[in-house]
Amino acid sequence: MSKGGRKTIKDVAAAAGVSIGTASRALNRRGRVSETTVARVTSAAQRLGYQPDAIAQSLRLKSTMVVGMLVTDLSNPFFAGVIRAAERRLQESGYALLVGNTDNDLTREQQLIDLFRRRRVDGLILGPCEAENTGMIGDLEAADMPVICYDRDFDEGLSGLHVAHRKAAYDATRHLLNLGHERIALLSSSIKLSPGRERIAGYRQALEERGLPFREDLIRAHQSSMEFVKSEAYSLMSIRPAPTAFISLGTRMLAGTLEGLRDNGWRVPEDVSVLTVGDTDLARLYVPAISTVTWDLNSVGENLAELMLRRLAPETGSEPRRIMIPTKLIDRGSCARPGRLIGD
Amino acid sequence: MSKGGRKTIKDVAAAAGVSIGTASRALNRRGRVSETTVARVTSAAQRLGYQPDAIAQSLRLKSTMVVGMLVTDLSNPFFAGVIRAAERRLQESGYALLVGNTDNDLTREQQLIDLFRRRRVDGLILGPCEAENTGMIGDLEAADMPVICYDRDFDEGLSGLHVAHRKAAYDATRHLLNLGHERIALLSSSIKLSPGRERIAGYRQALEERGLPFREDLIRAHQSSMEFVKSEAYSLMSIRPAPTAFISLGTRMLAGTLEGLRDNGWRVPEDVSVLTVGDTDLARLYVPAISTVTWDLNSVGENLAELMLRRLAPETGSEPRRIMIPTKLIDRGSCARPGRLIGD
DNA sequence: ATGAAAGCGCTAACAC
DNA sequence: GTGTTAGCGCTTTCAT
Repeated sequence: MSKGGRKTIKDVAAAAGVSIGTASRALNRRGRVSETTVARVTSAAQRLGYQPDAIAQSLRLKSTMVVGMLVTDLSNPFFAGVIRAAERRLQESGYALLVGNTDNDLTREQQLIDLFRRRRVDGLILGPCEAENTGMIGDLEAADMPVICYDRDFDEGLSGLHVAHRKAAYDATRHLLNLGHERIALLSSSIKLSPGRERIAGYRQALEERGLPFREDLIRAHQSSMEFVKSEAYSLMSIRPAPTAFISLGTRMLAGTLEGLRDNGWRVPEDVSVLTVGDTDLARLYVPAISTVTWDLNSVGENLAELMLRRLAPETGSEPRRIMIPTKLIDRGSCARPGRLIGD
Repeated sequence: MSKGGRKTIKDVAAAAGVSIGTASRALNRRGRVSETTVARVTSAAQRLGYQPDAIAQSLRLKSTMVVGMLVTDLSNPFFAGVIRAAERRLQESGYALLVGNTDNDLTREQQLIDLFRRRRVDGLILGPCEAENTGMIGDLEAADMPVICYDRDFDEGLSGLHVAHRKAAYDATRHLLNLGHERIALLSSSIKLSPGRERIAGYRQALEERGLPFREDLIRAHQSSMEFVKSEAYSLMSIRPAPTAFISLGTRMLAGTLEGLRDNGWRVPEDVSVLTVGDTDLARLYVPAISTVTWDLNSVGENLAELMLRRLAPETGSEPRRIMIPTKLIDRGSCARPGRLIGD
């Protein structure tokens, strides 16, 4: 028995009275092995509590059975839910998921990618990041690293998944327009990149279809510090004539918006309508409950895993695939016809 | 250059005109190497974009530089925050964090532990799990696997961390007692194990210090399905004389409790006081904001990482350490003196 | 100071 | 069907 109490295949082979090679074949049921030896080896392994060393296997087989995933912030419930689902699906197929936080920093993202490559992950799922470096993804694929993109731009020839953010924002805006709103404020995280850019586009499209102007001054896009959002909400509230509805894009946005409105004494939905994109506990349980355009986090995670597994098993036929996750509007009563004009 | 475009140390050695062994020593600055060769090798490595293969290193050095962590549910914001902080601290020291979800299932937990062992993680951080198997932890340590426990029972001789759940519940209960409440309902996830058991103990202690009876019928302990919590809240509301205050232990509990109260038309805090253990967006932004006893997730994560790093670096002096994370009460106005008796 | 060689634990190619 | 051997990429003796 080898040092450290850990049994190796050598111990198993010895215990079963066969050679190392035979033991390996028996355990993996590969090649030609007699049923009797399979039985002897298996039982010896069982008895010794043998567990193959995944590191040695990885070195030999050139596959770690680990998939890496990068998100901006693991503690954002939207990512946490997706990761959870992806991990589960991957685990079913024997893969582990290694997660890294980029903190929305391009340098950190690159560091993590290098780290994951050093660790020889079999594939990489890349979530959205503040800045993008499209060339980098091509480089990875060129270096034989399968990449699946998630809410992030990517070239033809690659696989990836997008939530239908454009449609989500479009539907949200239309919902408010249909109620008669004409000045709809928007709070978003970043408008330069997917998914923020998509959302603005949807918002804009809905307005333009009604012949309403797209007003920059009704839009605020920032990092999602809660205090910051609140002050942006204040600033929007001071516009005259005042906006009659607020759309918040993203969890953190909603919290700041609601707090801002509450502190100013604006009631929802009597004084102002509120709609959020992305559902949360807060939206569900606020009084009144906040209407939302949302989507299924589980589905996102499972589909990401599925895309990756497909890339990892070339025989499945690996032409690139793009998945679009649909969104749906849940009406909860935080939106009403525009009421009395505020501060006017 | 070896296959797949990946440079190995062999390529570097060749490019620098030295042997493989020398290249290794130069890159790691270990043993006797001349400064000039160090320079030659380093620049060759740089030029080729060489990255050492972590798998091969692991096999040789018997250390993967990976720490495993098990929690019941990654998408629970409490765990997500802790993981995030732990990951960051570990990464500073060159370790990666591999996370697994147990789904509160003992079997799954054991499977994951086996999986992590096969992958040769250098250490294991074990979060709370519905059922416990204290022997298992001893087995792991006996098999040379460093374990750090988190809100979970563990024997002398091991290191671990606990949030001061008992004190948290004690403080919460005292706060309500001081306001004049005598019938305080409690909604918890599980009362059999840490941390649920600790919390009940704190609640009980506070009551007994006031000479008030500990009433089983005011306590509900269950898995945290939202619908279930709501129905438990209903049941508590129908007791006569009715409870005048509710303590919810855990995030999910609060959501169900608030919904139950709202559906029944009980106003907070006029009709009933509410206090939650563990702060969340929902508690902060509900109207009225919900008072809470909370603690610092960052600190939990960092301390867990610190404990693990200490165990992993024996020279630091590795006598077992126990860390207790303090809690603090944040009063937000969801608690008031008991009002009119409801339904009585 | 450097090169040659052994070996971490495993699988696959090749003999028999 | 089974044993022997090479080798994955790296670090670390041990000679020189």
